[in-house]
Amino acid sequence: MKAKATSFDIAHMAGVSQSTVSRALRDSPLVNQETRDKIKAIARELNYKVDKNASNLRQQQSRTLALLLFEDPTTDDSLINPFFLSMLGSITRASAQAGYDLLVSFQNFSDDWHADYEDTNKADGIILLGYGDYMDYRDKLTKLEEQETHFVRWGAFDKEHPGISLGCDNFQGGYDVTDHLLGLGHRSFAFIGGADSRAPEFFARYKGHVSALQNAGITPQKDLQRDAISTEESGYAAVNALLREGHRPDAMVCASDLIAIGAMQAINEAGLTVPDDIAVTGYDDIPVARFTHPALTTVKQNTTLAGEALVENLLRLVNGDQADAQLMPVELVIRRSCGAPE
Amino acid sequence: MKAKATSFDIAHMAGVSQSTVSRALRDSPLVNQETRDKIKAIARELNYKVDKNASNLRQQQSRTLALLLFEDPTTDDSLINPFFLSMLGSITRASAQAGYDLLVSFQNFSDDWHADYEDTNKADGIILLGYGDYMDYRDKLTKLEEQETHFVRWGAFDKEHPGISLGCDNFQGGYDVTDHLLGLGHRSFAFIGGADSRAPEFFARYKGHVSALQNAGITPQKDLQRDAISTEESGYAAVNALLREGHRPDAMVCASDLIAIGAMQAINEAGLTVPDDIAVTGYDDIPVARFTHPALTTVKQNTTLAGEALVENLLRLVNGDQADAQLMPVELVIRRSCGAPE
DNA sequence: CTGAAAGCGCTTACAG
DNA sequence: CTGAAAGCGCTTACAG
Repeated sequence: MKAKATSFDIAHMAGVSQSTVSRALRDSPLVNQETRDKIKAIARELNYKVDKNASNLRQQQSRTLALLLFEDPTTDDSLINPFFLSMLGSITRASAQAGYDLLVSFQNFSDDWHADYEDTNKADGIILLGYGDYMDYRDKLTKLEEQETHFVRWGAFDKEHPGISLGCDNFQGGYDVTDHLLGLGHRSFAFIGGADSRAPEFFARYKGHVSALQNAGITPQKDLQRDAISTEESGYAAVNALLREGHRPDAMVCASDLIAIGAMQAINEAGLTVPDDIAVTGYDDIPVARFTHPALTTVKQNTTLAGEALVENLLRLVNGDQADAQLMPVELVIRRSCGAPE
Repeated sequence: MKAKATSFDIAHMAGVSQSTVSRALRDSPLVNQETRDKIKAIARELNYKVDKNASNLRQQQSRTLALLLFEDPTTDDSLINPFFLSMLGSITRASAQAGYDLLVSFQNFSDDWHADYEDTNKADGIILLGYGDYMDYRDKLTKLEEQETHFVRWGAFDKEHPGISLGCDNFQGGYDVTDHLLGLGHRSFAFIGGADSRAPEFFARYKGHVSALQNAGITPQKDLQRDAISTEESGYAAVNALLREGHRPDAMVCASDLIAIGAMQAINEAGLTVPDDIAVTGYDDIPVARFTHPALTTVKQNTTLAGEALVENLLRLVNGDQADAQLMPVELVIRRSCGAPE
């Protein structure tokens, strides 16, 4: 097992100083073209790579971002919301394009997440992601802010929240999907998903939903709003209970696609048909939404743009610039579960 | 913006040397209990955290693992297979429990992945994951091996492959699910999924499938095997073509759940019913498999155990110990899409 | 354009 | 049990 080459080895072989090697490898214009080429050739041959620990230590930065996913704890770690996994994909890509590595962690696996990344110089900044219980981690956000950690979070757009939030326009999404259902003639509605400040995103969707109903002169039925976290199980349980109590709304607006998938199963098991007996809509447009039966009408959040915006704003913070909360547009995706004609 | 505290600051405040601070913080038994407590209290108060770059540089290790996901490139980065995302979850957890951080990257975003992690001391070892085209990266594996990089890969169990592979018993899974369908009376079969060495896992499942048929005295119909990569789209397209050609097998064994979901949609659109007209089975048991309509019969790969095994074996390699390829058991999960009685 | 030297913040062998 | 010192492998101000 040969020892790893260092910049001194290269310097020795090239007959120059180690400083020159370092400069050449970083494409410093100070180095003679010829010298630079020679050094690079030797580096390639030796399979030399700059030691990141040394380089980062010297430069006092890590060129790494940390992504922390906090989700409602579930029994099974496989139940990570596909929406956030899409985000993970786009964030990974956006970081890579900016020349940053991405460290990933799940909140439920590490209680000390709020202090562990930037303070140890493992990451230059932190991205927070999740549909978790907002109240549970509000204190931690405040602490992050006190410590002057660089972070951005995906979530509800709200000036009161600590730190900088990026998110889609949840109110508008809830409004649009409800408005569409109204246009199809539906008149009585259930809303499946937590509608309080513990889940600010769901709450905003709910408010949009209610607003659309009121604009149409319909009074929201409070007993048809049922809490659910973003899992199939939770949606299934909530709708199952609703149906067993004898409720038969025309349509169910679900706060996420996973909830909607669980809802459709409960409706099917009750011997009812989607959308003929009850229309169902979701939220997020996860990949499987196109392939449910019937295909799910939903509100698309553009994860590619979202990931880019998160990384871009975080890097702005890291570089000492100003970053602002940002509200991104949503897009209604009409498929069959809402009862729209083919 | 206060400068970050260093071990010298702590030493100064505690009235001891910096060496002693370092020892105390690492719980060295050499340090007096009282001194240690005092130092730790000060560290907590200053919100001091050991600088990882410095510590790693000195110790010549990173306490970080890298996870590389290589997937068949798709137009949309949201289409990461949920199965691998479950793996990501369990690998993250297993690394955290072992005291390692996890760096995540997607192959399609970085062509140089094969050399970039361990050589730069950013990671002590690498985990490779994906249903990608095996031939595409075989050379890279060989290169990794030459460079004496520590790595393990999830995939087909095969002595010929470079490096150490961990994987589930794909042959047995293909066998079991086919055997189950035979027991339900199905006699003519399609197999949807690549059946050649570019996709060794799918190929092994196919071989198990064929073996079960032969044991039952049934000759596999080669024209009913259709290639597909692990996406809903690909499964949909393959089955669509099959049905348009007029084929009506009793059952379709799909090489992954995503393929099966696409297959069921194609079957539905052709005016046929699952499982009455055509039974369908998947592979992986992704979370949504329980919530398709009908619920999907599939072969479960235990991602929790898999993630733990990957991390455990990789760390063994990192520590200079022996690690062995490993074949893990699978479990048949019977739901409704196979036509089993309730 | 190039080199000698300092220093990033730790860990640990060495000496006491 | 504690301290002074070397050194991990780089980057970069300084001098030429």
